[in-house]
Amino acid sequence: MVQVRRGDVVAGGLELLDAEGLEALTTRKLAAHLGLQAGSLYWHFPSKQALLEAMADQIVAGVGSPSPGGTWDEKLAEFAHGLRRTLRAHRDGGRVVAGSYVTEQNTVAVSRAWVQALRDHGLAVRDAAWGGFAVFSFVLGHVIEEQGMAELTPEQRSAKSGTVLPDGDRPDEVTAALVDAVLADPDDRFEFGLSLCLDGLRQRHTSTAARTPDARKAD
Amino acid sequence: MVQVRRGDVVAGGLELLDAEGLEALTTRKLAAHLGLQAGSLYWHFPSKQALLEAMADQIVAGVGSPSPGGTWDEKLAEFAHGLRRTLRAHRDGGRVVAGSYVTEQNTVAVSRAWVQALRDHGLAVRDAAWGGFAVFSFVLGHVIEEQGMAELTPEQRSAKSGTVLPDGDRPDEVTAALVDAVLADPDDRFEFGLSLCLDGLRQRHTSTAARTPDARKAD
DNA sequence: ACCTGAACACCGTTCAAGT
DNA sequence: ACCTGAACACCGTTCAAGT
Repeated sequence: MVQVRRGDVVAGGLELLDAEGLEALTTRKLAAHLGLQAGSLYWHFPSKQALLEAMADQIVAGVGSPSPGGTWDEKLAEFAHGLRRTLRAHRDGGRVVAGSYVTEQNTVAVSRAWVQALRDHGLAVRDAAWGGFAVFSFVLGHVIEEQGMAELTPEQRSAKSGTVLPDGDRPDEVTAALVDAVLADPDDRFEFGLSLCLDGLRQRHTSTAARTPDARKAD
Repeated sequence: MVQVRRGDVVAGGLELLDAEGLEALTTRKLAAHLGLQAGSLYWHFPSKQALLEAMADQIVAGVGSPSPGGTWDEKLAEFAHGLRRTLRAHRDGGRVVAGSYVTEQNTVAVSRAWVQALRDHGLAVRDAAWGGFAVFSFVLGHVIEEQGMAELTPEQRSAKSGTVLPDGDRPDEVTAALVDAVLADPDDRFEFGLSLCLDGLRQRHTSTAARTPDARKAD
């Protein structure tokens, strides 16, 4: 009936992902969802993997563009929050992006835009690229853990947190800290980790600036 | 012939993983590899997912135990390097661990041992647990990216790095920095990111100690 | 340019039955 | 306790043929 285009397949894939999760995302179900026969997707994509990469690229595009004002560390925090938001906006979003080494259009554009913004707001361009990469890794790893935990059923959740507790009723200090960290608000844990990266980069930036005081006007 | 035990299935799964990769890791191939019929694995594990979780737990166990001496920041660096080593020791190791929220025996034991070590070497126990979690997230995300890139075929690799380069022959500063970061030695990128986390935590530790100078003898 | 229809070589999982 | 044998309901992918 209505013809389907590449972008429709990607959008349909994300719908199916959100509705049923990554394991249930099947080329056949997606085809049916789009009103097509099983093999028809292979006119649009050479493989399921290619489809997943396009979906990952679409997810990453959801990071958005850097806002105009502010300092470089505000930009980097904004990037981290935007990436976390868009990964969490789709069921198994972390694993989808983790499953495909994305160097497609949107991902490249997003990378360039944010590194550019970091540089324009005073960070050395090398620290911008490497720091951005480090923050990307942290956010990806963090969201994967968050979503992995969130998808446990309540029974599994309680069974597993039971694993952490020792036999005695009075847990030792380390165990208590572990339980606290696992059960804490993911937002708080995320902010903690992100602030480590930001503080580390701020320290580096300061010491670099101290060693070569006129680096910024020497470009 | 020879009977197979749970541990043999996990070990065989890791062999097959290393030999053929995650996509080719099939319950049927694994059964054949162990000299069994297709359905026999389901006596040992309730599902393929449970098998993958046991494999992930086995991989995480490869982190090993903290060495005796040193400072807390040396311990945390040691943990990060150990985790990266063991994830990289198996093909798709990052994605296997990412794919299962592991709270099995080994993973819990490893967590406890390292948080204990961090605490024993002077880090506040809460910072030990939360900082360990942050470093875990960073390492996992980083290794996933590393392995994703490493598994591209040479043709894909060159095709993709071409995507980064603009049409003109003279790339701008930001593009050059991006290409540099992507093509850099993964060890260097890892150390950069890890040092951000460590510096951030050191800074936090110092400022905490400054505010409450006798926190360490008050335990 | 985009899709159907039918086929191929697989999957994960279950379960009665065997030893 | 551990495994076989056979089945069930699916998969991803290909490709001649249609429009």
